[in-house]
Amino acid sequence: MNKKIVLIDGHSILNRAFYGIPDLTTSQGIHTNAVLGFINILLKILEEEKPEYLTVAFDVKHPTFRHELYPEYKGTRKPMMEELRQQVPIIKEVLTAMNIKTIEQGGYEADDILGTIANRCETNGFIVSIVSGDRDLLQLASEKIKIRIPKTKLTGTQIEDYNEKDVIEKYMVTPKQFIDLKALMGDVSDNIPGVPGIGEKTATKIISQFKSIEDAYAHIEEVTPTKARESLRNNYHLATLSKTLATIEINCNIDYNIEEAKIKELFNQDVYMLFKKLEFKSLINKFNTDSFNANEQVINNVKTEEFKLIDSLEKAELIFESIIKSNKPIGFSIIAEASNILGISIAYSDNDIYFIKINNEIKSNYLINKINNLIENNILLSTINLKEELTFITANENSKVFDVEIGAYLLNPLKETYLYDDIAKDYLNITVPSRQDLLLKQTLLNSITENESNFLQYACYNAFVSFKAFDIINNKLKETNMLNLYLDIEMPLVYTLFEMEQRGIKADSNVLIEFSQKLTSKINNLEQEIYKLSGEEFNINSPKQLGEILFNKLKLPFAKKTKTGYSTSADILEKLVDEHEIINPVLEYRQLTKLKSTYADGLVNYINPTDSRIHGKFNQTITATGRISSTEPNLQNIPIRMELGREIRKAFVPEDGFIFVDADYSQIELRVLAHISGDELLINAYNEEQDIHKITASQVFNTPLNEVTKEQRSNAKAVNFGIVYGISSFGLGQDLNITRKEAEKYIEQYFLTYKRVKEFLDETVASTKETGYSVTMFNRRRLVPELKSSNFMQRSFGERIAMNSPIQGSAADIIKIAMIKVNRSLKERNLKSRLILQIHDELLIETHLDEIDVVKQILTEKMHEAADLKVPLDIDINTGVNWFECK
DNA sequence: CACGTCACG
DNA sequence: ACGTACGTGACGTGT
Repeated sequence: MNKKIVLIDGHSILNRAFYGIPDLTTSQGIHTNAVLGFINILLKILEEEKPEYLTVAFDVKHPTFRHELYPEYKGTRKPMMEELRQQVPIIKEVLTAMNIKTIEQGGYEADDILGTIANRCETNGFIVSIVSGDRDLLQLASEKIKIRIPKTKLTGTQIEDYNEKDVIEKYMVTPKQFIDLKALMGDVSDNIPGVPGIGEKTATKIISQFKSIEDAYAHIEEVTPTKARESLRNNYHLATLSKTLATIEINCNIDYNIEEAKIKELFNQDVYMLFKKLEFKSLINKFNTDSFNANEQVINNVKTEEFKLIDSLEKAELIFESIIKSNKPIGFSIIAEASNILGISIAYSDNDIYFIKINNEIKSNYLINKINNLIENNILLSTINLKEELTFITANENSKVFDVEIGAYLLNPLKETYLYDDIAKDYLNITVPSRQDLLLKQTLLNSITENESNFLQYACYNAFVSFKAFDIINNKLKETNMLNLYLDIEMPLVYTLFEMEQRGIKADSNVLIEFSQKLTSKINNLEQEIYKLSGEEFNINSPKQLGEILFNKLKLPFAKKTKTGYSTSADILEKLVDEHEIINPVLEYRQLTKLKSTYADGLVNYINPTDSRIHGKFNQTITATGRISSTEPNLQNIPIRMELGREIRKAFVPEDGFIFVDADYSQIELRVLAHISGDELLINAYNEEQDIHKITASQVFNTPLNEVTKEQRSNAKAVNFGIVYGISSFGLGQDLNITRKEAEKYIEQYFLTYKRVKEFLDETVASTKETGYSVTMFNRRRLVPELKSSNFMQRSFGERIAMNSPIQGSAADIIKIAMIKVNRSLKERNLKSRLILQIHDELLIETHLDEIDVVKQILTEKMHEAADLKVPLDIDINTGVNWFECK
């Protein structure tokens, strides 16, 4: 059996991967699509071929001998895109970690190196596969040398294979003649001049007839057509030069020891760590973590042997005593699951890292008391995700508690998670095993008994990382002018949100169940109607099946396709209502099933039977702009716009003896825009309490104020929204269903009216480009890596983000301040009323019947004084016996 | 687990 | 020419 070697044209495959795979970045903004694509192609090839040897060749930037012959050689090739250039060192690092032989040598191109190695290997009886995106390599094909050209498609990577016979079949010439073919044709991208007037057809004809350029010249009289013959005669120099340029050198003087190319363990620990850094989550699963110890690696100054399990009261006492005595910050974490405490971890030096385990001797009450005692003694506790821990410990906004998750979120709000391993990577520059690495999908309760040493690490890393990252993150918050934002807004908000979650909102399951039943019968009727109109039964909820019926069976004109099929979204279907009577029932069916599944049925599952309340979660470290997000369930998207959906709000009710008071900011984002842009017209309009959409309509459509039509006002409203979103003519056109040209005119008129707004948006984009981040009124930052992209679409996206984030973010800052102030005020006055919901510009307070007036007064006052703008902050207040009535 | 769709601000 | 409005989360389908 012959030995097999795979040779890879590094830059060429990286290039293919780069253009074949959509842009992909890590949470730190490192571009990784080409590296990922390269690795996927590599693994696919290795899987298929199972070779013993492997080498990747790269070009070096230095001039090659070809440049001396022909200075324009490859001269017109575009410079490498920045996003791709950055990935070259990364792929080399990955290959090195995988123990894969790489080779590059000044004076030679990758082609020449590959040709030479292939030649040597063939001579020594190897079977050779050369992987390249470049057809130039086809000249190397033989019986033993196979050229493999991967094509990255949506369906995956397809590989075209060429042995000698395949080249002959496809190009009618032998691999050697392929050189002559290319020399005659020329190649623009490689700057091979070729012979003028000879293209692919003529070149193929000449070479298959005469076998080589030399033989064609020897029988020049026989060359047809005449035009080609004359061109050959007149361009002898170009023809021979082209042939030299097109020929891949197969006898380079390179130092290559085949034994170094032997494949070793690819999925080793170094690669594992590297893939984690690059956030290649799908590849991580290919590792058999038993083959190396992913967990007990030596990591800088983390001494995991210092992680100690404490299981006696005596030792625990000593730890707490020593913390009080030293009076220094500690890292801290409560290890709990489903409101069961398993223990706590504590770190206060590189050698003092403990997990104190609950057992017969150490009770949870003891530990909680001890922690509360530390807090009372003003020991600074640094932790991750304080809000979760407030279920157990007693702290308030005056306590000295530092939440590294909140800090890390402010420093970079774009990350998906802020778990201890993320913090360790970003702020301690160390890679530590994640919970998934240590405990897989086991529950904590299981692993504490069955996998104790890994559990100990999990627990201790939480405290250790909090301990080490405290100073670093605190200092970075100072450096970035975000310490006030952190201390005055985000940390107090942790307690506010915690209290809102605890309180929850009462929901009447009967209202939901009845509504669901009502929906079910309507849905059944619609279903039958749709089946009748379409002539068959199908799953209406499947966009694929619905698209098939509408556009193939009923032959309706379609406006848009998605990558998987036809788009059946509401805005497309609405354009088809006059085409077929099936459209309206489908739209209604969609609306009703959405209401039933997500709201009527969905919400019932979240009602806690003990108190009949929904305790949703408010997440503080999710959004890119600084807004809060709501989950399990999402209480920030309860229907209101449609009459029927709005009924859902009747299920949200106050406790007996209470009523809802609901307050919302009126047009807070436009007011923020008026303030930060300083546009006089906008500011005056708000100061005079005018209808801003109407004014905008009057200006944009050049109509006297009292003659503005409803439609004009509504269009102007869309323009105002567009401005806040980072206006684009295309987007506005789409929204208003008008042409891009018309939308452009609207925008132009808008900017002529509000000149300072235009200037502000331009300045904001410029400064975001310069610094790399956008800033809100309260110094909240958002990194905008998209602005550096060379991709037009990405960059435009970045520009819209740069325009929108300061506006949306400042509004988010303001309502957060209002929430804290309102919540504080309710408690200071010992009121029974409680803040229970925030919906971006709206606060809902479950108000005791005796406190309606004072609550209204507090809301008005605190929401007004949350920020001092150049325009008034107007709020609307409503009361109701359920949320529906608050309108 | 990704995608399409749709609910909200 | 490129193909989009900004920010979220939940559900059902289909791989």
